[in-house]
Amino acid sequence: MTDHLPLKLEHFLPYRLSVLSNTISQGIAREYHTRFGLSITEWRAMAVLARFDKSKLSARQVAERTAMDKVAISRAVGKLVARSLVNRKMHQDDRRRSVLALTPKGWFIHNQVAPLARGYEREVLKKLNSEEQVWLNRILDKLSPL
Amino acid sequence: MTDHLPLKLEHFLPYRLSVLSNTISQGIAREYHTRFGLSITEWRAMAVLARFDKSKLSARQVAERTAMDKVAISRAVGKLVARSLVNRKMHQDDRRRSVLALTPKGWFIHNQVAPLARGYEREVLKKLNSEEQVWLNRILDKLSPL
DNA sequence: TGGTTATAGTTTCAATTGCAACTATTAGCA
DNA sequence: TGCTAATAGTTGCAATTGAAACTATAACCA
Repeated sequence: MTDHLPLKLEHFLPYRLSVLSNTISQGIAREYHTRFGLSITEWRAMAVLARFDKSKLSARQVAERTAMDKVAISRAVGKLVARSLVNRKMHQDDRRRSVLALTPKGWFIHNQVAPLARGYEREVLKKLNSEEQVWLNRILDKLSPL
Repeated sequence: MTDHLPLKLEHFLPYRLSVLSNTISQGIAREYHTRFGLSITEWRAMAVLARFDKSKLSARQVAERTAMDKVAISRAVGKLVARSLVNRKMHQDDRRRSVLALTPKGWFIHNQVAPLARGYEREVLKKLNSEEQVWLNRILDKLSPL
């Protein structure tokens, strides 16, 4: 076994993914943080509330859809409610659940951040030709259910 | 422009990369954290010191090689020194610089963590056939200099 | 030289996060 | 029913992180 030999971090998949992912996420996040005062968690919560607007999601559902834990979502939603970007009601049939939705003010901000995020994604994908983009999606599909 | 339409997070590249990368990194990190009490930063510093053993790196060089900031490295190295996993001397010609190297005890732990990390990477790559693995590397090469 | 600027690394303090404990409510079932 | 277990969400506290300020040393240059 030569398994104990030093790793070459720059060829080590988990490290490369981590650096790439952080670079991209922080690049977008810095922009919407300075312009709109949103954290990553807050923006993700807004994004799923926008997408599933009709379904009136609960905090737990937001947590599932954003792959974040419920404490993070609780705090993020708390701030969004305090800023009147999200409206929180109690579920009629299950008084434990919350019923969340973007306010008009929340939609207004969402509609500015969404293109910004899309634009950044486009910038990244520009570095790949269309064949590579297809492979990347296929690879992410295969790796994602880890 | 329809750019303001809600994002589908599950198809949004930065989000997918972030979830995948966190899943992988935390999977490995939990293992070496419970077994050896190392944080991700600490392990990365050790990995770099192992790889460039001969060069006697400074903290700044470790920071560059691990893509972490100098404050994080300063703290990580501080803990590693406290645990006698890393030896820290002052550079002879430039007394600002530190000269870092793994101790035998540090090597002993490194030699256990390295195979663990490699094994985890193998597990991940097992989900891809060799053609996909080649494409993944090519894609990461093209995206990495962001 | 000497005076300014730059660099290496640490420290400080506030903000963020992560985990466990907690409250309130509902579900399951004998 | 009434008791126990499960679920939704919040809170508290300790640990981690991030940004700026700070110390010490070296480099630059008039």
